[in-house]
Amino acid sequence: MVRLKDVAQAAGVSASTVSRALSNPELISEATRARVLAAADRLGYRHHPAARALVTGRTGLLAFSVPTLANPFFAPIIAGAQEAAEEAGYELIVAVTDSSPERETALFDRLADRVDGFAAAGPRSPASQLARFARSLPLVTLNRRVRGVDSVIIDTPDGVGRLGTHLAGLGHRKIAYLGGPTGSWLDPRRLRRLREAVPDCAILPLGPFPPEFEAGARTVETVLDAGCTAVIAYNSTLLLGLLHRLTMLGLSTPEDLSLACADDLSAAGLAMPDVTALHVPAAEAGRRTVEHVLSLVASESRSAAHQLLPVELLTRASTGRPRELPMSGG
Amino acid sequence: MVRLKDVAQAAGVSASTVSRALSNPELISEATRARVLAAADRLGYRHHPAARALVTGRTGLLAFSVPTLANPFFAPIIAGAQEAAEEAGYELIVAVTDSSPERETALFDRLADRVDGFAAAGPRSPASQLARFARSLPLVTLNRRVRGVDSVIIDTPDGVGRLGTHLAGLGHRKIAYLGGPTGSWLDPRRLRRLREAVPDCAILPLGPFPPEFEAGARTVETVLDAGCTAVIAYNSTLLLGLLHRLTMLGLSTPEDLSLACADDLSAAGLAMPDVTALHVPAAEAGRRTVEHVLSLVASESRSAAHQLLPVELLTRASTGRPRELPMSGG
DNA sequence: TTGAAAGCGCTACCAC
DNA sequence: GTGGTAGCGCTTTCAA
Repeated sequence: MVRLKDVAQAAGVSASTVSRALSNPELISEATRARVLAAADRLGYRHHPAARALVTGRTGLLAFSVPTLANPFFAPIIAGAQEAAEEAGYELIVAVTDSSPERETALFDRLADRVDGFAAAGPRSPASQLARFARSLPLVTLNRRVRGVDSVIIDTPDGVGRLGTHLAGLGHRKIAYLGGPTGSWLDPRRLRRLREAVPDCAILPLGPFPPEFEAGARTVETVLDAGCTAVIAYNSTLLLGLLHRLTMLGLSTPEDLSLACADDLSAAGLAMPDVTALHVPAAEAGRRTVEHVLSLVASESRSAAHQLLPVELLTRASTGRPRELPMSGG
Repeated sequence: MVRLKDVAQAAGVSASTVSRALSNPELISEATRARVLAAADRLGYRHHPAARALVTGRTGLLAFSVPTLANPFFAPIIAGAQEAAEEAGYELIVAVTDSSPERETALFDRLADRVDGFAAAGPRSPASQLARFARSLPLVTLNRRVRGVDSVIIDTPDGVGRLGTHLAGLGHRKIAYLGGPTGSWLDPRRLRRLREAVPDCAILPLGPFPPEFEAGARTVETVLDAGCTAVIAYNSTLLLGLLHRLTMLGLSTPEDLSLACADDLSAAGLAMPDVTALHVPAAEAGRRTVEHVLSLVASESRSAAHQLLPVELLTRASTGRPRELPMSGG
């Protein structure tokens, strides 16, 4: 193993100088810096992370928790997060909580003195717990807002509202909303914004559902029997199941039922060009979350800042005018 | 922060004794051990990972690389891996390579002196590279076998062979195989085993395909035009697209086309009870891979051992007799 | 069975 | 701008 003192010897300077040349170049003359860098390069010197961590108190590690990886929604989030971490010279510890508050808490606990900061996507722990945790370590939540904790929110509630407006504009008056899994912080907010956006539409909230194909497939009859002419699904997997069952029944979209989805299918290789959906900036959200954590790490400030990321409405062929317009009041 | 010496003081012993009581209890008398543990517990003592790593050379960290997280196939693998790591007191750094050999190599490089061992699912790097890397650090590959590198293989080639036998037994004589992504090590092996299993069947290999819905959907016409009566798809996402398009065309399964899939749909919430598929022990594979890495870490031996995990054939309603039996030679 | 002391590789303070 | 030195928290000889 090549140590600092080996480089120092090779470059004819002291270990302190090498350390500075590598970590605080501005404190060093241009000439010696170049000489040191050349020597380090030649010997193949690498920092010893543990030694550095011991003295600086920084590990160079970040934790990122997600409720599950089975929902491919999180794939681009993690990819974006990893990219941002890498650019800053950090590594990412990805931890799956399985949507369990207990597991999440245990995780916080185990990782607290192993990492410099923590990002939590869709955390399920009680707000008080999260706030307490944020006091001990830089923490940023993604898609959940908690008093006293910095957050990044992808504004799907706004998007769902716009989906509602879009559908109402097409003439729909009864819309089903297929809710997400129990514990989702965003889900009730989406529903509320939907109702606010289309006060003259009847909204049929169904669920909670696990974001699974089968669950989507099973709702078709309910939705049709209730006289809904359009559906907004919590996520793409639900929608896919619904669409499949619909097709099996010989029905078609949008003639028999307009279909829209509150997240983007493309992340999972499930891109379907014809489905009206919200395009969610997932990779960007992962990136922002990590960058936000890093800014907390750097500044040691607890700013309680919140970021809201807009979503894009992709209007496509799966939504159209309902077959028979219900009578409109006069 | 509570340090070793704080506990020592509280327990009325030396720091060395505390260290031993915590890490090598067998070297310590029962009485003092109990006293030390009580004190440590009372003060809420936690190891300082960096300090420990500095002296022992062990970080308590493991790396697990995957080509992508967009394919939910990897979700249970990582869940299983994380579970095994946690049980052994390790944390897992999950790294996404995006199926890029360069990124993978860069990753190995960056992480080599940060972790105690490395697990690589479906690595894309050249064999020589992987072998070289295995010489410098405990490495286990999952679903790729490389000379000189320990591995865990989920035996989907065998499973695909059995799928072929199953289809041939139903009377199919022309079977399409929808291949996976470029660079997959398993894909050509599955195809080969399929051919070996049903030498009297014509096999139409299609692909390579990205494991995406659209790609599956686009193959339907090709498959039917070629006169195939059955399809085996590399993965569930492809199959889903194919099934959807088939249904859209008013065709049904298995009457018009028998459908089978080389991986399990359930991981992604895409479980479809009616599809003949291979049940893949993904979580088990993740767990085994990590356990294998840990055994290398512990023993410092390079045993070059290989594990083969069997898959289960789930015969269900999506496969049946072909509509018209082709004439059989006499 | 226990304690004292050295030192892992690095950074940061204090001199010069 | 550079070098010497102390010390981060822990494990691990070596002595007792």
